[in-house]
Amino acid sequence: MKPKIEDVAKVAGVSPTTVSRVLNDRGYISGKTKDKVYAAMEEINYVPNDLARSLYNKRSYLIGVIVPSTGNPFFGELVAYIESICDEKGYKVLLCNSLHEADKEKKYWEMLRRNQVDGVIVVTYNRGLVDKEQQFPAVAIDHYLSEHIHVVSSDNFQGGELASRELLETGCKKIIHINGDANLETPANNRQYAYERVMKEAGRTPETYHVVSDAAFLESNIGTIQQLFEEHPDVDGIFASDDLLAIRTLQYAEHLGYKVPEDLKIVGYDGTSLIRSLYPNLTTIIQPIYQIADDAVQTLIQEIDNTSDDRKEKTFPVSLWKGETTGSFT
Amino acid sequence: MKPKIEDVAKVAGVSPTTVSRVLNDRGYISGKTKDKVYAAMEEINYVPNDLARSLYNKRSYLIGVIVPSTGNPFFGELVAYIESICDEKGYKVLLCNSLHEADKEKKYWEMLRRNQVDGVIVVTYNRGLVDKEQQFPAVAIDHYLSEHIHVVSSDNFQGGELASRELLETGCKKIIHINGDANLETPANNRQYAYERVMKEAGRTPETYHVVSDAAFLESNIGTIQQLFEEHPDVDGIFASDDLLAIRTLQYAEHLGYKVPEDLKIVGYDGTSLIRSLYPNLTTIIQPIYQIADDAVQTLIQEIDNTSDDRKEKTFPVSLWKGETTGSFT
DNA sequence: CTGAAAGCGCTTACAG
DNA sequence: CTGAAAGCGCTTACAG
Repeated sequence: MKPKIEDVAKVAGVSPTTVSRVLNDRGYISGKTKDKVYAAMEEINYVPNDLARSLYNKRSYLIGVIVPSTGNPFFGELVAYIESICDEKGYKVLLCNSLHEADKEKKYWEMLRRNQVDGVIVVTYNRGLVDKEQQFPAVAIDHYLSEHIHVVSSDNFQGGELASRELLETGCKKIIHINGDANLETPANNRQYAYERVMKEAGRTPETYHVVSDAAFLESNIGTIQQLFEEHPDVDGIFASDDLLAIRTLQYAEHLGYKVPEDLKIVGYDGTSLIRSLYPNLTTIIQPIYQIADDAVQTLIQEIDNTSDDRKEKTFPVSLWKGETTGSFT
Repeated sequence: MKPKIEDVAKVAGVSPTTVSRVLNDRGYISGKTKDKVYAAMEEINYVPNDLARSLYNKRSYLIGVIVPSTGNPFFGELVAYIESICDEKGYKVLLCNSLHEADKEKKYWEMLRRNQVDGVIVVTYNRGLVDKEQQFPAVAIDHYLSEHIHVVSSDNFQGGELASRELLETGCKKIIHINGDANLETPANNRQYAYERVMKEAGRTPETYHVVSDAAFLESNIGTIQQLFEEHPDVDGIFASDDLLAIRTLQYAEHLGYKVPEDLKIVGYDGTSLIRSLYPNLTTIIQPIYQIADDAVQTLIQEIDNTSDDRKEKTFPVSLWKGETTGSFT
């Protein structure tokens, strides 16, 4: 049997109340008693039961984190940061990989409620999850969920602009955009709007191809990329809405015989540490993942500590990582 | 206030006992009563409190997962699989990123105990964590932890052999091995032993360089790689103990003017979906990540359901992914 | 088929 | 400075 507070009390020759007080450093306790209690805890290898504590305190220090999949490097890094920051602040993370399935998200949401999490950080592209009254504090990353849920994101519009302008400025004549699943309401939508706007302002005709990805965004339909090159062999600039897509496009283009950046320039999106380390040549838009994670956790904890009514919305600027895929090889 | 079982009981006009019975589908209850109870739960938007349940049942359906960092694609994928499989089986995952720090691991281990997890799946390269009596069911991935803890891994020795032989068979004269941190007791050690054995059997002199990595294995000291090429400009085969290392080596080699695979052949290790998708050209050893995850979860749950005394040790075979970095360009 | 009571391990007013 | 008692939300023998 796991030792409980009562066992410690017996060994230390005090009451359970006193043990609890020592544990929580609450009220006045003589140094001697404290020592006795600590010794007793040590002796029987006692560890408090957080379930029982949480039950009484109505505070679990548990935070639910819902992402599509940690298998995708963007979410893998995001979750690693979120967890580390939570740990620093005394919170624990209950991890949920939704795989973009709306019903999984729904089930996870309820699971988190049952487990009395203090709050939730969620990356979801399915609306309408948060029906009814707001259940508990939540922060959405990169997506508007409801009028009660805070959102923290990086500036997707700015990112789209930066990427599009980079291609314009490096002399591309025919710039095409590749985006993810058109049915998903992702932050990438704003990247597309920005692209369209920049194109129009420059007197160009925007054109976007949509690629269907799997849940982890790991594989993506190469068919669409093929189609792009068949329909527009004269393309000389591509803005892909994420780095994996950009790299796949790059590979396919080289396979077709295009030289990058001479014949074709490419800009990706996300700029995770991993991709920057593996493909330092790829020009991309860097999202400040750590800042997003940090702000999401901070905002959530603030909300947990004192529920306020005003929804917060924070947006962090992105930056351009200039690699050789848009470099002018002279 | 969150509704509790008592509130449901009042609305339904029955006792809390009955509500609990309906909830757990236990004992005989008339259809009518059931309906009334369900209706009441629906009406007040009731969700059971799993903390209270777990407290009573001494079963939390919580599993702790400790990995270095989900930011590393290998662990990101592993964790994604583990979590999905756990979810399927009704378990929830408490995520811990140890960042390879022994004292963080220790703290996490205690945190998991406090939270009454039913078991733990751990990837750690620090020994001596599991002192005292075994606290609860645990499965270690890729590493022997104690005589009570199951271990599941892929065949690292076989992987090292496959990689080394591949280089031998593709005609390399001078084959060097790059491994991770020499101070960490990782599964990569066995890859190195296999390399050394194969080299000796072929009458070669094995030579291994050690690279110091950061916690997430994302960055690694390029200095060591530089040194390798300075000391052995005639190297024509490199076996790197993970893919990220392999890719960095590849990049550095190309930067130095080596042509891969003509002048230099490279084999990596891990073969995550991500890397295979991003660098399909890289010859690598594929670890069966899904199988490892699946077996780890299964073994753990089995252990939770009926603690047995015999430690299980399972090893899955790896396979060679033949890319162009060892291809013979003719 | 259904209810009252005790208990899971902890904490916190309330006394002393 | 310390203890006895009630309660967090649930479940399960035990009665009926």
